[in-house]
Formats: sequence, C-alpha cells, structure tokens
Amino acid sequence: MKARLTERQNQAYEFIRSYMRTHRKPPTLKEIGQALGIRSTNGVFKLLRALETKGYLQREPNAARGLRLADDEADPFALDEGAPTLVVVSRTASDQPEQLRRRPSGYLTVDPYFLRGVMDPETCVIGRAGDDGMNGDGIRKGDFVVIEEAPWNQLRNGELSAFLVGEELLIRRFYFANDRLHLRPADRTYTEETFSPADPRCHVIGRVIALMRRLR
Amino acid sequence: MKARLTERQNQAYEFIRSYMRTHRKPPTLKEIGQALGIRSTNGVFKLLRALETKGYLQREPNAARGLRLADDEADPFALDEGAPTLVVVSRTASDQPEQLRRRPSGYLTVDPYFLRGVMDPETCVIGRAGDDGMNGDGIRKGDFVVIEEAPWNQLRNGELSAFLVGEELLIRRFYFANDRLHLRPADRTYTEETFSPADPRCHVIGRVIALMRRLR
DNA sequence: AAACAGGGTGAAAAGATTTTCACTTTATTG
DNA sequence: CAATAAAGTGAAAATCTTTTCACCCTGTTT
Repeated sequence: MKARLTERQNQAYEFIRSYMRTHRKPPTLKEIGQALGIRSTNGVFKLLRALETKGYLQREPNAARGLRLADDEADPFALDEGAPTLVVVSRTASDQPEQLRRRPSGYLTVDPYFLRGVMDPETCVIGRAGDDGMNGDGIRKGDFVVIEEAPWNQLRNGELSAFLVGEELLIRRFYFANDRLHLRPADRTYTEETFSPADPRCHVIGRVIALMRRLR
Repeated sequence: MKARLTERQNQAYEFIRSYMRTHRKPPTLKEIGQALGIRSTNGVFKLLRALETKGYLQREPNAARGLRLADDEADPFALDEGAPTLVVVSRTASDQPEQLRRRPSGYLTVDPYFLRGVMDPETCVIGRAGDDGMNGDGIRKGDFVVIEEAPWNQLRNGELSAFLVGEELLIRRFYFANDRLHLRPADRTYTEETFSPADPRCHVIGRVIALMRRLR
C-alpha cells in the first residue's frame, strides 16, 4: 500500500498526469513550478523526490523530463466505466485497411450518448476528416469522426459515411446506383467520385455517427 | 498529402515512435543518434528538420525532448483513469446565469484531450449552440460546445466564445472595442450584436474549446 | 561540369534542466 | 519547548540538449 500524499504532493502529481496526457511527455521542473506557483525549481525538486520515495513516481537522474508515473500501464479498455475508449486510426494505415485497429495513433473516450444505436462499441473507431469536402455539412478537415464500421451494402443511400481513398480518410454522403458506389461531397469545389464495389482504391469503413473537434 | 520519407527518415520516425511507446516521452537527439548509429547530433538534427517540414513531426524549439508525432493526436499512453464528466447546462437557466450548474440538463464525459490547457476541468461546462450564427465556422445549431468559463475581460479579441442572450446560448467571436462587447457571427445572415459590459441581457460564459455533435 | 539534396563528422555556442547549497517559515509532536 | 517534517526562496553549479558553423561525401539533376 502506498504512503499517503500531502495536499501539495497530490497537486503536483495531478498536474504531472494531466500535463502528460495533453503533451505526450513529462513536464520540466520549471513548468511544474509555474503551474503550482512555486518560484524555485528546488521547491519542485523536493516535491518530486517525495513523490518518488512514496512510490508514485520514477525519476531518471539528470535526464530532461526524466519522470514517469509509477502506474501508467493501464489497459485503455480495462477501465470502461460507462464511457468506452475508442481507437483513433492512424492515417498511415491506409495501405492495409484490414488492419485499421492494429496501428492506432491514440485513444479517445467517448460518451455513450454519442454511440446511440450502436450495439457494440467495439465496432466503432475514430478517424480524422482528411479534407474539407463536407464543409457544407459543418465537418472540417481534421475533425474527429466516430465511425461505426459497416460494409457498403449495409449503408443506406444518403448516409454520412467514411472511406479510405488513397492516403486520405474521406467523409462523404454515400449513394449506391448503377452498380457503383458514389461518394458525394457537400461542397461544389470537390467532385463526386464513384468506384466499383470491388475497386481496391476505395475502402469503405462505415457510417459516421458523431463528431468532435478541438478548438484550441 | 504528405511527402514520402526517405529510408533514413523513416528509420528515425519509427525509432521515435517505438521509443515513445516504451518510454512515455520523446527521445533526445543523442538517443536517436545512438539508435541509428549517427555520431553527430547535427546529423540527427537535420533528419528531424526534414521530418518536420514533411509534416510527420512537430518540434518545440529549444525544448528538451521537444518532439511530438504529428499523427498522434489522442493519448497513446492510456494513462486514463476516467475522463471528466461535465455538466450540460439547460437552456432554461438563462434567467439566473449565476446558477448555470445548478440545473443541469445532463452530463457528458469528455476526453481530457479536448481539455488541453485547462487547469481544472471543474471550470468547464457544456452548452448547446442556440442558432446557426457560426455555420461559417462549422458550428451548427444544437452542437454541444465545451466552454471554459471566463469573464469577458479574460477573453482575447477574436476568441470563439459563448454567451447567454435572451433564452439562447450564442456562440460568437468576441471583440472588445469602444467600451463595448461585440459578438460577431460568422454568417452574414446574422447581425453583430454589441452590449455594454454591464448589460444584464448579455451574460458571458467563457471561451469555447471543443465541440461535439451527434449525427444520428 | 556545376548545382543540389540527403546524410554525416566534429566542435563549439547557446539554452534548458536538474542538482546542490544555505537559510526561512509554518505547523505538528514527543 | 526543542525537534522534525513539509514547503519554499534564491542563486550557483553541473549536466543535458538543442542549435549553429564549417566541411566532407555521394548520388542525381540541370
């Protein structure tokens, strides 16, 4: 059982964790000090040493940002308590669409409210809109889209859907006509593309059921 | 579309990626050099600069381990321990803006990734865009917006912000000029409104930092 | 042939970061 | 009360890291 943390130590610990989440790397002593209002790096140094001896932190001596949380091995899927965590697929996965989930670029937690109607959250992935072709529908390049995986013959005409074409994840309205898949953009500056269902250049991922965007 | 990587650049990129997985932080130039057999940090430096201009990497100048994979948006480390749950404010709260949180119409879980830069998730609430005044910026009526609460004098000019005006939650760009608050829509069909800072008809909630939309 | 991009070497300069030192404050405790 | 632990201040020293400079080598392009 780990030793109890003092209020101040807990603040430091919490800051480090939240910093690591957003920055993908540990903070420097100075950054921690700024966040907690400590002017001397030595003040921070002592806090960290305390956290280390209490077993909350591991430090790598003399290394810049040489911090690591002692218990950060958690499986992202293990802690679903209501909110499922979905794979964010990486753009470099386009060469092997079958292995979308194999090379995740990250994970995002999504409120179940946005997964309404989905039988199994495991059938969903998150991607990022690759262009501005759906600007007219309020979807911008870079937006995170929650996609329920589905083969093309399960998509309804006009349904907002996601496709892997070339290196890009395209969001389009899907139509099936004349034995061909039609990907219709909402913007006139983008042209409608059509593919035969068997065309390997176009991989259908599924329907888009939600959208998230970070604004800063 | 991203430029192709050379063999060497790809090796560097892959090393950085695998290093980050195991170490939970980016490597130093020296560490990269050791892994690839490059004796001069300058050799590594040039590789990184190439990766940056080709869009595979982002660098933070002069910062130790100031690397970040461009294709690595959400948290790859899963330090998760439950995403914060925020209050969704009800539209009927407009009569008593001070008590926004008192009458929640619901709760939503938000991944910490979308709260970047927010010190305390408790300072955030969620509202729903009351009109289409920001259609031009890809925000539609009914969208869920995550708002970091802030008084008007802490908002920067041009910052996407949220206001309670009448019965509606308005999303607008905020400008302060001539001693008045200007709420500027992105759509011509809506007119810019201005208020004196003391005007009780306009209640400033804060800045909009993220957006979520259910699409079915 | 000259010009250029990709990759490197070595060394040095410029910054960033971590550690150490000496001393202070506040609250708690035997 | 004197002793101790937690938390800090300020400054300086010791290390790390990133950046810049000057040059070298090898293909490919012009």
